[in-house]
Amino acid sequence: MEKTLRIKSILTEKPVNQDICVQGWLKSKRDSKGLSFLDVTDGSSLTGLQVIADESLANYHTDIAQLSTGCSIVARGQLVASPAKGQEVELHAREITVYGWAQPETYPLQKKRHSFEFLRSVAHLRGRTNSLGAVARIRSRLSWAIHQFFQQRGFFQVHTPVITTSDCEGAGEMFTVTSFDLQKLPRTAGAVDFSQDFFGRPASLTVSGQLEAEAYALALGNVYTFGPTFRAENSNTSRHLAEFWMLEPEMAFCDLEGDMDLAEELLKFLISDCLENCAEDMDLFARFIDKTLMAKLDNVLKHEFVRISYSDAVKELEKSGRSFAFPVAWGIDLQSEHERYLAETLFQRPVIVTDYPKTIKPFYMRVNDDNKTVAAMDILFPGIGEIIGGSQREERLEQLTARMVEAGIALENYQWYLDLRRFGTVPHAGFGLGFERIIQFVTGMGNIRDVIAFPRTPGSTAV
RNA sequence: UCCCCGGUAGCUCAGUCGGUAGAGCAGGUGGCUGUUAACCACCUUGUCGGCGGUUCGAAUCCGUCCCGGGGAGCCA
Repeated sequence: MEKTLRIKSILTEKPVNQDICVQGWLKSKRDSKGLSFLDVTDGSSLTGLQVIADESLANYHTDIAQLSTGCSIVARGQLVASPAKGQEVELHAREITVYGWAQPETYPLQKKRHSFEFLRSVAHLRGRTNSLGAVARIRSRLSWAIHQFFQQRGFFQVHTPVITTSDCEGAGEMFTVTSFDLQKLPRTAGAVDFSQDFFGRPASLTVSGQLEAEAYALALGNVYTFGPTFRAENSNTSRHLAEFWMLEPEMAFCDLEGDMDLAEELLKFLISDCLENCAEDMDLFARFIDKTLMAKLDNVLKHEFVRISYSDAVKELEKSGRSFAFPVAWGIDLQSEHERYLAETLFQRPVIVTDYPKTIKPFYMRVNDDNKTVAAMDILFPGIGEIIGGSQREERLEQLTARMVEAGIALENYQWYLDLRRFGTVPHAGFGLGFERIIQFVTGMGNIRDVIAFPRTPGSTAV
């Protein structure tokens, strides 16, 4: 196929008076006397390239005049400085070929703004819109930035398994993975006999790669895992997906302090990276999605995150004078309204809450010397709540075993995890970042279903 | 899963006290114009989310289910 220039590079490099070829989709067409203005996008940038097609083209009346939003074309011609306002350069077409038509009566995307709710019903086409296209580009950039951040710091990426047979990873309901014929389940004494299933035991989609990442942190030092994660929770909110992407770094020879430092550095890096490298797309969000976006991002970049212990946070909430719908008391987990008060009202910047009561946190978090709290940290962002949850891990075999017994976990399934403490255990720490949540924060998009291409939520799979 | 709100033309929505529906945009036709979400004129479009009920009569009232939105819980 003929080599074409991407519109993004045409708009930045402006190779005026050169013959070029572009391929893309029509965003709109405006007709004038004897010529048509085609607004062409190829997905490389928000701004499209204006292509001028005049009636001297052989197929002007047969093809060009019939073009409408969504049609795909290839255009060859000369790039020239534009005589009109609105664009610096434009392509004077010498030849235009139509790849594919898009009947305007049936093509769902119109030359106007659509609601995100509607666009969700055409998830396979919505990437062609300005806003969802911008989301997709920013998502890709953030993914790349994550790898860059960790690779620059000597972290190794570990591909942790998607299928797991750990029957409890301590994070919510799981999706079962089976090769059984569900109409004919083998049973012994009424119960399903998983010994006959594919893996010889119950298997699920992973709810976290953390435990496996720990194994490799205790081999390679610093690692991260970044991939799809599954939760079968019946969560119906703008912040939850059944399938989402999670980033989980894990560091050997690291305590909670180092964990928090890395998390803060990462979040600031990701925001800066987008502002620097996705300026055009970011401007779209700042203008049309959230007018306060730039101020919010600036606020995060400019300030040190507040670090406050759970115990002190509870004291702050108690003396706030606020009447919360849910009670505030030491030992009870913070509710959304409490987290929001801390991040949005009291401190008005990201807040890291540390050292939660051990009774409300998972077994793998390291018990502090007070024997009441664990070395945990949650990072709360204004507007979106918890964006990161992490901890120093319990590296002491005896304490870990005790906590697992307390939590009612079947030790026989976790011998490998306990081995990590039996053989050359070291202090280590890590955290989990919900990838879609950082995209939401960076773009200002209100619903998590609009920052992933094909969202999976209870009762709904797009495409 | 719980609470609240909503579902009317392809899209975004209006529809009063129960009397079989309307606007803007899109689309079509014509006109005009180096146009910028182009403009002007005319025209088309409906299982009023599904099912059941009340009523002479239901978009409107009641029940139920489905879907969407906001909030909560769970969490990332």
